[in-house]
Amino acid sequence: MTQPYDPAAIEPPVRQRWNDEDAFRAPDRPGEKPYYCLSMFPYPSGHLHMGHMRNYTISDVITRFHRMNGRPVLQPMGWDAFGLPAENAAIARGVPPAKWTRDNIRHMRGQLKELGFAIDWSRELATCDPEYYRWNQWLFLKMLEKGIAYKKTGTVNWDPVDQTVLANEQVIDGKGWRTGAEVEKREIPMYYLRITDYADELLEALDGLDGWPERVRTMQANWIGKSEGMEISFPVADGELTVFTTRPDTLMGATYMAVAPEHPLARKAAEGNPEVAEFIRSCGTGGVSEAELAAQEKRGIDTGLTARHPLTGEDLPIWIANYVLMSYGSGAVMAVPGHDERDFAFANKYGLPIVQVVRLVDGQHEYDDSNWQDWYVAKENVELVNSGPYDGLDHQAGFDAIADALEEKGRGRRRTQFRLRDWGISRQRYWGCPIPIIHCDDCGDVPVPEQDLPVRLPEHLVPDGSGSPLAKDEEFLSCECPECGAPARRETDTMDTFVDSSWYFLRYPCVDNEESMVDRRTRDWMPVDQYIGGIEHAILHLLYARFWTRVMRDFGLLGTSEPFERLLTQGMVLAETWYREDDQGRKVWFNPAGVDVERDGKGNIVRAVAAEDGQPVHFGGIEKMAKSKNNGVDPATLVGQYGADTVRLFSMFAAPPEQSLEWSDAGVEGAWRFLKRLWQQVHEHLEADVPDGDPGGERSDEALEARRRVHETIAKVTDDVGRRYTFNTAIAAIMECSNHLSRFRPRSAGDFAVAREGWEALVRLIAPVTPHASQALWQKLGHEDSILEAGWPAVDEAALVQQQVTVVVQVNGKVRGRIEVPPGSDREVVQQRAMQDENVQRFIDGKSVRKVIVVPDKLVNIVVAA
RNA sequence: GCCGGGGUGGCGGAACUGGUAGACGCGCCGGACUCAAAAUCCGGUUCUGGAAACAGAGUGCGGGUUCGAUUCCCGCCCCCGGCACCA
Repeated sequence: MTQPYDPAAIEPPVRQRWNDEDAFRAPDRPGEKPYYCLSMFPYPSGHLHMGHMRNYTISDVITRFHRMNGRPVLQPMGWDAFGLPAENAAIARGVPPAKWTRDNIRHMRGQLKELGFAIDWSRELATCDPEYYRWNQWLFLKMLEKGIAYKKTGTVNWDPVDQTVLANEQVIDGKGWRTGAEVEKREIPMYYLRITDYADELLEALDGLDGWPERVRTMQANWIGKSEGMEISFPVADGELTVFTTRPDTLMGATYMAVAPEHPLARKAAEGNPEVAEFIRSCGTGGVSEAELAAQEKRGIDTGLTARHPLTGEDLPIWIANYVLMSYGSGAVMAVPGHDERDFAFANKYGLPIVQVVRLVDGQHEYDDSNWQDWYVAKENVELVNSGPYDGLDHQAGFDAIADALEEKGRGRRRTQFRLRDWGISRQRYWGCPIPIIHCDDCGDVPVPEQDLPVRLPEHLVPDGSGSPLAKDEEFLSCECPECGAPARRETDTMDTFVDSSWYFLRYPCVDNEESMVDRRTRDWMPVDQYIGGIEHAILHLLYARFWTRVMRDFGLLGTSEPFERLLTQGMVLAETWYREDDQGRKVWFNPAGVDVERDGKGNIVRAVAAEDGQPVHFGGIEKMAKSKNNGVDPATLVGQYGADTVRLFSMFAAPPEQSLEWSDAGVEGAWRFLKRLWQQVHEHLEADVPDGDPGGERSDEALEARRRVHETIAKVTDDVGRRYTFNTAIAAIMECSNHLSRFRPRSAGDFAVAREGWEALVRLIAPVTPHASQALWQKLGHEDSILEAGWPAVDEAALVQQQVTVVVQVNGKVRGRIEVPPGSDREVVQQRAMQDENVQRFIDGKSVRKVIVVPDKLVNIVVAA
């Protein structure tokens, strides 16, 4: 009797074997670059969630594929260990963030190990370790020295009750998350990194990132937002108001000026004008996030001040408008309501004049106010109107003529503007990397000397939600000024956690180096060959990492500019949501695991009840797995139930990696059934009687067909896993092949050898996804070596040759028949055979054939008159 | 609001370069095994009509290009991700 598939018995010994063999260690051989397969490291939130599980399975499949193809591979793992959730946990439970974080890491490391990932654990790192973050501090000081880091003020969310700075996430509908108090905007000094110095390079290098998804490159390009335009100065009472515009050609259509509420002119207007002051104050509440600002209703107020049009000399009113961002350009715009959507909306609301200065000249349509939307931002096939001497010029000529005129008058200059802003890295938080600065009354801001690094973060503090505990910790605060020796105080701000994650991949190769940030190994092993992580990181993290890598390159620490050769952005993991409303009408969410659902024949939900009380619950849609909807499925539970291979198999099979994945318990069941069947089928083959004779001898037609399918599958899986990363279709092909192979009954020694070849191929093809089962089956098939060393199956081209191919016959594009022909048949022959087909005849009989299209070995389309 | 992506059977998805829409899996229906159930195995399963052969319709909606469109173009609807202090 065959041993049934029992992952609880199979998986642990297999993992033990890999462990004993130290099978996942990346070899360090000078000059040799291992394939560097990197996953975005997890935030240690407490438990591994499905998103992690999916992410790391994808990289493990790629890692194991390359290992089986004979390449040394580095697949490391670490912890993005600083951040806000640790402080929230501390506030909620009174546990120091350090302890909470390290406990979580311990637990999650165990969970990762149970999944059998081929990770080189000897290189593990955590960003909260002083041995790691000391290099954040070291590089920050180098940047400060070179002027790449600098200090200026920035706007933050201020909770007036807790007297603390809030993250955007902590601002809900303009109110503090804990206090409910109306959030205020506040200006505070912060450190910034000059990422804008690299804007052009970061933009241009995107073209070379062939291994990145097009959409990520587009998003980054739009984020950097390079635009060619002009800086124009409008004279005002005692000076000038400078604006940036990409459309100087519309200058004659400017009817008012708009400045941000934080603009100096706005402040000036507020002096002695309580109404204006009140308006500015009202703009000072609510959060600072751009999404929030942009979604606000457009509001404004006339300052009573005017600016003189640099060409016409006309006086234009200056308005304060909440839709003008102080952080872009100069914080002021010339408003051309005729040709800008936002200006148009604003002008309409406040009754400001709207002048058309551009019109379409394509002669196709008449344009007027009724189809405003069609022409107001057009740049092609346009001419200037109502623009005096510039009438009749097209967009470019108008741009040039007006730019020249302004430059001549000294009222403007051509300039490139980026949307990208410098990266503010100061955070008024405890659980982060301390910024290594000392404040001295006499010497000012003094960098901590290199030999005093790292500035260690005290780990015993417990934040309470009101301000940083560092600012209250005398032991941390008090120090001596490195320059004059007088008593001084430490900077209490910590660094943005994006700093930690901007270079962690440079540290894995040299994690043991206590002397320097990176070394020869980093230079040898970079760039990362394949990076895998969530699409939500498409802009910020990836842009910061590209910037940081370039800074290190310019310091002579690295030879590469681009850190990530190829990028794969995985989709989210979704699950059903179920709820019931309580007395106050609030939704109470039930975990899908605790809901029993009854469906009709069409799959519609008939009845759903909570298992705990048998009372009905309502379907809330399919949503991203999240605590708030209580729809998370714990990978650990499933691994306990089905084993790691089944969970890995389902998550790779249910959807291609880039798409979102809908969790389904029934689908997991299906993956489990497939593995049981494969296990059974290989055992049946092993237990069958081996026919006598020469294994290299004659093969039946069935055997040749089976062999053709096996080699087609090898070709498809190799392409799907190695090039396309469509693991779902690779698995489907393996399932299809195993279904066929299990029906094949070898009757000769030659046939039996074909079956053996097939099963050995399938066990290896599925090995990157289900390594435990494959390792066990590989051993049963008589091999001593590790599945990682078993080699990837090779395609025998000779096995792929087919005697007949099916050609589809269409009449006027509709399929009317199929014919079998030898591959490579003549067009004429195929066409004639197609026209003789009985069903085809019915549709072409008595009609004149206008045209026949023949796609060799695939399709014939006969076009007949109607 | 701005930038990016997506929408295909009852469900997850496949169709890679414009060439058979629905591979593979789930679910469901029928059958075998069983005293019975579970598990397993076999068959069917886009919709409409038809016993079947076959015919008609069909890839969010409305148009277009083409011998041929899930795929390309134009307009719209809905959903999701990001928006600089969540990570």
